[in-house]
Amino acid sequence: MAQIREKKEAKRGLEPLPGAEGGVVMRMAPNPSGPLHIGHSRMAVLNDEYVKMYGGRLILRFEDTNPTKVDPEAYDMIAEDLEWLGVEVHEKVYQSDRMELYYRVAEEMIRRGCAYATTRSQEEIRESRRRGIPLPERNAPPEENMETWRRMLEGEFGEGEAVLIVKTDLSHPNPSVRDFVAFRILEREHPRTGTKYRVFPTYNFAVAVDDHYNGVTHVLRGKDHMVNTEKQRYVYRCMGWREPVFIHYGLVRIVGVNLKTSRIREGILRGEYSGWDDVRLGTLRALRSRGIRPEAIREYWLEVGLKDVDINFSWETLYAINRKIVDPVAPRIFFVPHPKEISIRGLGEARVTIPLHPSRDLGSRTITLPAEPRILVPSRDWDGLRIGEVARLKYLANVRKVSDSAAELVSREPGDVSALRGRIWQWAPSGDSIRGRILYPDGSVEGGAFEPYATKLTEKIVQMERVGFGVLYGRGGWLEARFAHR
RNA sequence: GGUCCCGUGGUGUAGCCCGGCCAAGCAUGGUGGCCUUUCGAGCCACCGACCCGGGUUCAAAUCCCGGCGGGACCA
Repeated sequence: MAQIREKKEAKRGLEPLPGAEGGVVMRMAPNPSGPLHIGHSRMAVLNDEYVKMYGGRLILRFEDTNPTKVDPEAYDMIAEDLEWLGVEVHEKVYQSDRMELYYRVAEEMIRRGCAYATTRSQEEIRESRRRGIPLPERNAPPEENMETWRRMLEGEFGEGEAVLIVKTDLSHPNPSVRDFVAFRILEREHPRTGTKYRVFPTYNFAVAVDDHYNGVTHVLRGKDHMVNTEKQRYVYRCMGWREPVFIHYGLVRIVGVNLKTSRIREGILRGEYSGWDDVRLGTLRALRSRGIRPEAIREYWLEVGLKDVDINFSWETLYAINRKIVDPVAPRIFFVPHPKEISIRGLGEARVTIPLHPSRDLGSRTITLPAEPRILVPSRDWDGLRIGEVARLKYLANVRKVSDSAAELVSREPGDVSALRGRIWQWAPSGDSIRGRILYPDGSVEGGAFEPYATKLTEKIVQMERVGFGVLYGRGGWLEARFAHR
């Protein structure tokens, strides 16, 4: 009874990891094909969180043994993204630096009779796998396979002419698990190793070797890797290595943004996207540029946890978390969408001081206006106000609409605020307002005018009142806001 | 088509292993109200779920079987 209750208490935060008491070694292993996106951040945050919880080390391993998929700039971008997320990496490993190690393990596996080399065609290999009938090489003595392997390394074969295969179980119910390829020949230049190597390990082989030699104790990975896990176990078993704890979590479906690295790159090259941080993208740098805080992302993934059910990513929830973080610290600013210029009759010279936050002491800004000023108001609000009706220009004055382009002063004081409900407007002085626009993640763009003080708040999260939160960027005389959320 | 995984409100999660405290908690969302010189924040109320069918049991979201549905990988 007491035990059950204890478990209920422990449910706060992350699920405990089995076998982690003495500390953990974990790793995250992105393909260096582009910067990290919101989906990647899940494994980063969870790994980091567990390492911090139990003590231990986190390894960042670049899985770059497939030269066709590597973007040389991605190595640094990924490291930057992780740093921004607050993920503490203790060690970086490049698979491409470890080729000799892979070769050594391969040879040991050949010697032990767990791997064989073949020069047969892909069709023959596939057929053998499909029908569960061994190729002759499978049962050949290790020395013969070793000889073929040497010839592979020495460059006797071209692409696709020879492979090294790990023996698994030819009667395995899942055909892809049967005797999988461990090394193949790729005649490409690798961004880090150039043309030094031409025999490259496949994903599953390299991962198994690395996890072992890096001393990884716990592997967190998506359910889509379950078959890979199974394959990797054959390497562990042959070599007599101790297996790490494998945990497979459910997949996340993320809608609303483009996450496909290769397509994003094309889009950038075509000029369709402004860069890896384009507001329409789901990259971490896009989120950062909009003012999404790393803490919000961390908290989101902690809440989601490590369940094995597939889930839908919720922007709403992420935004709600972020809003809580950012609301107390974001200066309020006036943005006037689709401005309409009107004149205010009966208003003398005015100098108003407006707090930057309704409840926190973030300072204030002052706007001065000449007598009978011309100001900008949102045309949508203006058009919706009938002649004779009263609206409040926030912190400035209550005014009555008298014509299509003019209003007259009613009072400086707001009077009964609740009576003005829905008719309190943000505004900007006509003369020295700053032209600008807001970029929304859905791709839409809204033009408008900012009050002059906005230029002092660039690169910071602000709240454009009645519009939402975002980050302002100076564009030489005008401003561009990247919208985060309401 | 094969192999494997999963199925609690619109979304995410707690509970399921060890059946009763669950007429199902929390968060987000939606709706309404209060408050507020923002359509933000805060406060309050309400809406809303155990995939279906059998079985076991005094008792099932929780255990068993079957179906249905979703997903992943492979082909």
